[in-house]
Amino acid sequence: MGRPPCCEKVGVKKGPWTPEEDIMLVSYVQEHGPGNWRAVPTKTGLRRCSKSCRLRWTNYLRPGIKRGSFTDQEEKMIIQLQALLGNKWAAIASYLPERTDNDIKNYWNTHLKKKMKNLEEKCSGEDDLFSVENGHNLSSSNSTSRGQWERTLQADINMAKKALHNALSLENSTPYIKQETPATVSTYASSTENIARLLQGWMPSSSSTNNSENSKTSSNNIAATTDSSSCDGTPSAESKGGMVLMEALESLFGLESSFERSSSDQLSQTASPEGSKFQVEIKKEENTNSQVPLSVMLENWLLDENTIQGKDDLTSFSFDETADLF
DNA sequence: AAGTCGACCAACCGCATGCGT
DNA sequence: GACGCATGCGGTTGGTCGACT
Repeated sequence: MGRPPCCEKVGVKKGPWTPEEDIMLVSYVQEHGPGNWRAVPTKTGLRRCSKSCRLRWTNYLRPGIKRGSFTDQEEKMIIQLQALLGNKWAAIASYLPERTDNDIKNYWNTHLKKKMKNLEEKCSGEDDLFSVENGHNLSSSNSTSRGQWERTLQADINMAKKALHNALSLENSTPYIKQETPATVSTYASSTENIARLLQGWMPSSSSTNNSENSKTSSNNIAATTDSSSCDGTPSAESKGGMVLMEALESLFGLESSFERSSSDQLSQTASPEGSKFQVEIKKEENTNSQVPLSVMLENWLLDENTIQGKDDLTSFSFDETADLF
């Protein structure tokens, strides 16, 4: 049957946003909170598609967005996370709360993809563990022979371990969030920064004024007030990140489908304070599955190795610490 | 100075997903 | 379960700008 377009094609403005439009959008969000984007064009008088409004907010206007060039740490994190998660830009962005998925995607496509390709060419012939060109290679395990499959799986596990370890320990050891990069912003970008700056400090009040349909996002706003990072009204980055990480791990260990998810309690404990649907599902399954699953063992194994290598405890870092970031 | 080219990035588009009825 | 609507996500496009000839 086909879905109707998200907005009327006629009379909808396209192209770059003007400062006036930004102000209209910002003042609306300031008053009503992010969400209910469908209503935004009519309520603000903006001749923009609701999608466009949401995108403009999440990618540009929301407070806590860092602009300018990526730091080495950020770059490394993106590379590692991309290797681990594939082109899940939103998930990757959840580990870099000051960057938008669009930013990361653009950065990957314009800088890192090339870089990795060069690296891959250099390393070609050795092994294909880091063939990240087309996303994670966790799906590479459809080899024909069992021995080959096992070797591939082992390689995947090693790569994932390495990527996970690097990504997390890197984040742990470098307070990237504090780092300031020389902002290379245009004059208009500066003006939008100013707009964003105007928003600093309004979230506490606005989050409490969110209507019930925005409850999902308002909880994030409340969490976000503990830090300047994510106030975007998108699902909790942390919980999403945790979920995605678990999905990645589960895809790695997907062979034990009967055990999957039940291992996630460790990670989900530190998910969004509101408790995600994910957590609920886990708890549900916990009640029906009391055995110690293989994935728990594997997870512990992953975590142990991080500890052994002289890094801080993964659990205490990666999610507890990020809880402060969001 | 003018034209060309490539890099960069904001924004768009279509599909996927979640949620309420 | 089917349906419709709202939102999220990833791929892609197109405009802008600087470097180069």
